[in-house]
Amino acid sequence: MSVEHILLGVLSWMPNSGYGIKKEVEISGRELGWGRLSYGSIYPKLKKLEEEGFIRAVTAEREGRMTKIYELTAKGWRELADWLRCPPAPPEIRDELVMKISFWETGLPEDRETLIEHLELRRREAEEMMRHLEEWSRNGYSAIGELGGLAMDYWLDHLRLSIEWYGRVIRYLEGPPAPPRQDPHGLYEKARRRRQDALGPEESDLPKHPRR
Amino acid sequence: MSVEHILLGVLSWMPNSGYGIKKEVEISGRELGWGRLSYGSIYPKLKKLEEEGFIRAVTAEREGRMTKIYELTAKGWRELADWLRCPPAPPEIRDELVMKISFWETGLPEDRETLIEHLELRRREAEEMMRHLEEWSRNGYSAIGELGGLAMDYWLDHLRLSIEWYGRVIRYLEGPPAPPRQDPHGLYEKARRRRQDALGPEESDLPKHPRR
DNA sequence: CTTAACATGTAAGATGTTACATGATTCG
DNA sequence: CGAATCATGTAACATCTTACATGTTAAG
Repeated sequence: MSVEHILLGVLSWMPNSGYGIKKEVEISGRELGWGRLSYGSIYPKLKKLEEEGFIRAVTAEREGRMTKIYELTAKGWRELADWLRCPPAPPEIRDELVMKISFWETGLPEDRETLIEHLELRRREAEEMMRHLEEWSRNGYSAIGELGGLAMDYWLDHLRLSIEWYGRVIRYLEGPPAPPRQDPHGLYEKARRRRQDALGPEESDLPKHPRR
Repeated sequence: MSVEHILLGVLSWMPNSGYGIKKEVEISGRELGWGRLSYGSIYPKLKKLEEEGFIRAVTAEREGRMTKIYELTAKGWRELADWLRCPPAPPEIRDELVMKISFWETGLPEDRETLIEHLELRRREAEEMMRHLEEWSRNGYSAIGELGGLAMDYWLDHLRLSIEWYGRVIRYLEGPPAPPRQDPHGLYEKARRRRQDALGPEESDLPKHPRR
């Protein structure tokens, strides 16, 4: 319920254009802390915020280009402060890789190589992301004040932890193919049987080529 | 692009009802790894998946109650496997608290107490969440196999890190009110001035009572 | 001269949430 | 007997993404 507030917050750092806001919040194509912000949502929202008097457009010349720079009005600063005072919503994490890992042993137990590939790709992406972040925070931009720096640390620490965990899972997968299994409720065995009953013994054993 | 696949994955653990799927995936009202799953999206999707032949309803009696239990068909198992083989989308994290912290010094610099309250509330929630998770993983349910256990570790490690970080920020905020500031680009000073120009000197200094 | 980056926007469509509606059963 | 939990569903609404459309300027 508040892409609007993210926009007001970014504009509190400095007056900016729609294009500039996206650049400000994204690091290598991803947004930290706010899923994604696409132009398709930024521009209409900025228009709406202007109509409602939270921001004001100052069509300006920036390095030779015509740019529509927005800045906060008194009403906008007040709205931002009110929003900041409200208790924040709980965090939402959407991580397809971790979900796939949770489903792997019941859904595709015979194919460990593909999962290792997923993990290695993700690990490379995360390392790339960390490099960008470290460089960015050295520039001092967008991390305004000490709190901004602490927020940066938050993302860096979590990235570091994720990278470490990807390695841990890869090491597990590269180990012996059938380790002794803790299965107090027999769920894994039952799942394996249901799958075999549905697919037949041949298909449930033969890994196929990945698509996409 | 795949609440559907989450449903197929959870059904691969065991045949289940719409109600049961939600219970399975949520821990104290939050879903790990997949934002939220509301009944308003679960039931229509299950219906659609059944119409398309990925799952099959087995209306059954579970502890005296009439329950619509769904299970995967051969087509459903195949679709799950195909999805698992696809490279996963990058993770999305939506964390309003961390965003608010990034905006705090430009948006509401004079009010540190409210931010400390936000952080303490969040820390309590995270500790509560950790307790639930630890208990849950001791039961052995829903963490099928070693990989399920590793996924559990992933959430626990991240929760632990977050709790540690909340403490760090609280300690910083409880420290001296105006620490020496690194501001190589003068962004903080400029933001402060823009805010004061827009709001006037009185309003920009007086914290108000929190709403909600 | 052509590619990448800068820059703004719209419209259709997918997606998901909230609130509502309903009813059974269990437990204190 | 009332509250909580189990259980299923719908409809209106809010939200966001994707793809498209368009044009400029800088750099190689």
